[in-house]
Amino acid sequence: MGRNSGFEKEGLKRGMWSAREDQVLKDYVKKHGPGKWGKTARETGLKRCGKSVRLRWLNYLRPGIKKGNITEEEEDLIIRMHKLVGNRWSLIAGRIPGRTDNEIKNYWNSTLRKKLAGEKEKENMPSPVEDDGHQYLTKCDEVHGGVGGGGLICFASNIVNVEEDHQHRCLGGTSTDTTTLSLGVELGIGGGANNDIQPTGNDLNYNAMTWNDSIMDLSGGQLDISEFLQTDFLNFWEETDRFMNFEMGGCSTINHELPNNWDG
DNA sequence: AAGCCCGCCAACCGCATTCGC
DNA sequence: GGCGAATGCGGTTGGCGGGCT
Repeated sequence: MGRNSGFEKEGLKRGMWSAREDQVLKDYVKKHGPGKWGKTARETGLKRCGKSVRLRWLNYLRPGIKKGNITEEEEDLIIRMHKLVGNRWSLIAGRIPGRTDNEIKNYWNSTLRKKLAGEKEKENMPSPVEDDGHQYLTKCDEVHGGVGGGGLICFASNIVNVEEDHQHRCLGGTSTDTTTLSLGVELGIGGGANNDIQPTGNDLNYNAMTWNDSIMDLSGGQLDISEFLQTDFLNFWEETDRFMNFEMGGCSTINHELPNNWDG
């Protein structure tokens, strides 16, 4: 299985790893710890490039790796997360202990994609891309829901209306990307005054908050409000133990109708 | 039994980002 | 700040192996 073993290019070995190579790498990492893969490749004499060594460790040799037998729960989580974040395999893998981005990506491409396509065909559901009936948002500078003292804010925003730093942290966009339309969910850690989420007026204004990968980037694709509401994001967050204790709020106030002043 | 087809998945590749000097 | 190296990530490749004819 895999690439042709033993094939060499510029003195570097490629293809499948032998048991001996695995053992050499495991021994080295046990002694020196993971990381510095270029150095690892040189010092072990494996004749592999650093990238190959890193990949072998992360995807196969790392302790705690689970191989095969993806459970229904894991599959469900993969589907839900893919709905939310798209092909962000490492992000998805980060939520499923013992699974690697490579395995999830392979599983998606080989199994889930077809499975879901089959289900969709079965239901005779039109693809959102092909559905001309969707009204996409083109302008919105309102916060649609919010809760002080922690919780969720759901928003739809024209990225151009959001300050640059906010774009980077919340929307995953870039400072030059002024055309991307985004729908999103922001999660705030509540508590003291400095941690409160404080949506005000026509812009999003936050005091110090803890930002991390919990912020979902939905800017990768166009969604309209109805599609967004079908992503069952609340269930998703409720199921992630990391935020289990968060007060969920605010999203019940999300508008289902587009405001009149949106020139959609 | 032999040949073909196709799904699976380990590994490679190219690009983007981060790190260290 | 600039630059090269290292690392991270997602897309793609291609060989193995099982099922089918």
